[in-house]
Formats: sequence, structure tokens, C-alpha cells
Amino acid sequence: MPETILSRCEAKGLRMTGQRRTIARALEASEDHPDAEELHARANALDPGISIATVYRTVKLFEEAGILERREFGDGRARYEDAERHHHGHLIDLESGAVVEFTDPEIEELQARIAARLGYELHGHRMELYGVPVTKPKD
Amino acid sequence: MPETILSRCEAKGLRMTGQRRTIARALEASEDHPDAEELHARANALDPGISIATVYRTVKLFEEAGILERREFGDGRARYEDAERHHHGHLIDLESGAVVEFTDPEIEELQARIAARLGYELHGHRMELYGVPVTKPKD
DNA sequence: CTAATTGCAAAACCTTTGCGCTGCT
DNA sequence: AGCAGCGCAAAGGTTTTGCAATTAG
Repeated sequence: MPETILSRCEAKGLRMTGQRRTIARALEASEDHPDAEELHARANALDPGISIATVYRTVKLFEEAGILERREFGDGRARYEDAERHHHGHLIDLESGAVVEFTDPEIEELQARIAARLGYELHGHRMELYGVPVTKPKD
Repeated sequence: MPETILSRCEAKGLRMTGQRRTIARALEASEDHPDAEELHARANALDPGISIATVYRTVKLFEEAGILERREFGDGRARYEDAERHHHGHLIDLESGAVVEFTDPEIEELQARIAARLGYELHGHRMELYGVPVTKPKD
């Protein structure tokens, strides 16, 4: 189901204003992990007049709705990516800050196994392991 | 080789002042991941009069020397731990912020394998994978 | 003795928030 | 019409930095 960010927002019952739609489109078009300032620039390139405060409010809204994932790679700024994109690892160059994205067939399995062993599901909380939100293995 | 933080600092040729020695002792005594404010409190409990600015300058110094590892768990503050402690994963409760520390015999191996596949060593930079600095597999 | 280090306070960042005004629904 | 959302600017929290005084080597 290749749902768009917009359709997932609507499915969650979020009120979709012009600004939110534009920010959703900017995210949709992003293959990388933009921070708030970068996302602000990309959204304004599509449709000018969106304030940085609205970007912050919107990514927080989307993140709490499970549509976005917020990441911190150690440079002090939060970065965002579509939560539906296939889970992947991030190899970070600590000197240049470059982020190399990759997928590994084993990491998902290992992650699920470790999470199960640690009994994360007992908490009923969202958990993160290796910087990646934990999803319940095999429903 | 159970070297102390202090001895590793000396081995790296760092100028060890009274404040740095105290901060090193506070870190040595920490089994968890204190942030700057918490570390400041612990160091001052050992020997009062250390400013928060010195704590920040010292953890940055130690981190650049490879003695400490800086972590970000998503709450906006950086946290620090002894780089020599056995590598472990962090399962983070996204609601409470609690950090569950664990070791897994497979993660180290998987990490080394992925890093090698991605050719990280070609860059000659320090890299981080899954929030853990990459160490060269099998020298 | 000389250069590195410290404390203080100010500044620099990133992010959040209060407040009127705008504009969906 | 009503209320959520918006932009602006101010405030908040964490980390960094300029400067004069201090201290390590």
C-alpha cells in the first residue's frame, strides 16, 4: 500500500491546511533526512509564506501521529523522515556529518529478536532501538 | 587492560588539571549516561567549584580524544559515557525517556560486517552505526 | 615563565510558545 | 460563526565562547 503522507494524515483525521499539505509534499519529495530549517526551505520553495514555527508545529504533529520519524544524528538538530519508508540503518560520518543509509536483511530480524527478549512489549510504550522505532515482530 | 579514564587521559597527553581529574573521577563512578548538568552535579559533589562551562569543555575534549562517547537519546540533551565500557545497545522508551542498556553477542558482529560491507574504512573517518561508534573488526 | 585553562556572563543555537489575526470547515 | 491554525516575535533550554584572572608544566 503505497500511501502518500497526505492520505495518511487524512486517515488519521488531521485537519489538512494549505501549509500542512505543502509540508507533506516537501517531505514526500525528500529522499533524505532534512532538518527543520531545510524542510522549511523546501516547503517554501513549493509555496512561499510558511513560517518556521509552523514547520516545527507540523513535524511535531506528524511525529505524534506516527507519520514521521524524528532522528538525531548528533549535530544538535532533529531531522525527519517518512515513517513508512522501509526501515534502514544509518551509518554516520562523525567528522563530516554525512549520513549513509542502508538496509540489511538481518537488522530487522535481530532488532525484533532483541526487543522481544527485553520484553519491550510489556511496557505498552513506543520504544526505539538503535535509533529505529521498534515494531512488533510478526503480528 | 582495565585502564582508568585518568590513565587514558595521561596516555593521550592531555593536560590534567584538578577540574579534569575530578570530572574524570565522576565519570569513572558513573554506571549510567549522565548529561552535562548531572555530570556537573556529580563532579561538584566530589570537589566543589567546577563550572558548567568547564564540564562542557572537558567532555568535548575527552570525546575528541576518544575517551568518552557522546549520545543523544532524543530529549535534546547530550549524554556521556566511558568509551571503554563494553559496547552495548540502548533500548529507549520514547514516552518516559528511560534507557535500557543491553549487550547482544550478535550486534557487534553484525555491526562490523555491515560497516565492512559499506566500506567505512575507506574514508578514514570515525563512523557511528546504530548510535555506536564503529570499531575496526579484527585487527 | 608562558601558554593553556578556568569562571563568569553573554551569546549562539535550536525549538517552543503567547498572542492577536487568519482562514478552514 | 467558531475554533483551530497561522505568523511574528519573544521566551526557553542547551551548549558555546570572549575575556580577564589563574594555574599547570
